[in-house]
Amino acid sequence: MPGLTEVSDEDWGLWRDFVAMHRHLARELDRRLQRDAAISQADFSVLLALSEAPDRKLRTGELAELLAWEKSRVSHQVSRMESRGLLERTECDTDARGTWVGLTAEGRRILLGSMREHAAAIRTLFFDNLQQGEKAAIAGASTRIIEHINPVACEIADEKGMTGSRRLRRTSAA
Amino acid sequence: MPGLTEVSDEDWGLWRDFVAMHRHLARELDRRLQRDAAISQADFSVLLALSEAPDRKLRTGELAELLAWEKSRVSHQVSRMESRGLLERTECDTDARGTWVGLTAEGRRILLGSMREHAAAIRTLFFDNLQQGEKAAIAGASTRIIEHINPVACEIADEKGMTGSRRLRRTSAA
DNA sequence: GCCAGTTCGGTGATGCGTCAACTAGTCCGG
DNA sequence: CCGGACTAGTTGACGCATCACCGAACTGGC
Repeated sequence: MPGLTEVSDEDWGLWRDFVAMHRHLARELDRRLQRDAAISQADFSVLLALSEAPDRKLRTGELAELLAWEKSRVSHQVSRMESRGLLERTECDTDARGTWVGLTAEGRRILLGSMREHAAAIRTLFFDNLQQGEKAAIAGASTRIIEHINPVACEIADEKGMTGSRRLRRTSAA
Repeated sequence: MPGLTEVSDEDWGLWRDFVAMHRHLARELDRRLQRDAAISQADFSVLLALSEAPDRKLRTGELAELLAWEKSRVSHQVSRMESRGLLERTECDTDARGTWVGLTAEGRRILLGSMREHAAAIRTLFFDNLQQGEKAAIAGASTRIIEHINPVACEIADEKGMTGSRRLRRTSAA
């Protein structure tokens, strides 16, 4: 529990800029994805996760773990995407409670059609604006902050029986 | 329009970590604010902006400009907060189209009661996890990205007649 | 004065994200 | 086999955020 000191004025400015930066970035990415492929970032990440899965399908829970989303959010998201014909749910033989979520042909098509442009957008809007040291700095700060928050979040969540804490995936060469 | 090269795998990892970091951070801050003061970050930033205003009140448009929000979002947000008694709308004498948004006593009370804890939370969750160079790196990246996106966003917005481009507020010693 | 065009702000619909509560299936001890 | 504890996933309600659109009020040229 470090310093009791207040947050300085420059720090407030940094905080505001950081928040605004993320929002502008997310908004612009969403707009482009919407314009080019009529999907949202959330849609995209679901499609991508599924396309990388062993048999192009995942259990709801695996999807939640992979994306670090809550199961409820996954469920809502999958419902919306299913109704638009991007995904399909199939029941699970080995566990009757379970559900498989898989890509439809349309879902694959949309993903393939949007991947290049979306990657280019992330590069243009984000990576191309980072100078040498900044990539490493953001990487370090991100993992450190996530690692710090996760246990905290889990303490709170524990009161409700959420035991999961495997949130961070491989950070390769950290 | 720099490089056509693809985004590397480590870069994808960084992007995912960055997005996850922001989400964890925002969620945890929201949870604490909700627990301690029963308000959201959006509520907080409106209260703060108003408390810093000349007469503790702002026109809807000024509020939108200050927060870099869309006017519609401000309108919805103010409506919700008004119905909870945190804000009040008053009509504008000099322009009958206009509306002043001001703090109620309750709104001031809530803001004062939450400010210290919220600042402490931002410090604990964000600033305390930043190492020496990282603050400067994030500051630089943030302003650069915002400056890059804003003109882009405006090109698109221009098709709809949105002419505004004054989004960046004072970045003091930039 | 009058009318076209603009600006101010708000509304309704829709998608996103969380929480609390629920259903149905599984597991395990007796 | 029964019954309680746990787990997988869903649902409903609600707040957040954007978009498309609207109506009222201001403005400037005529």
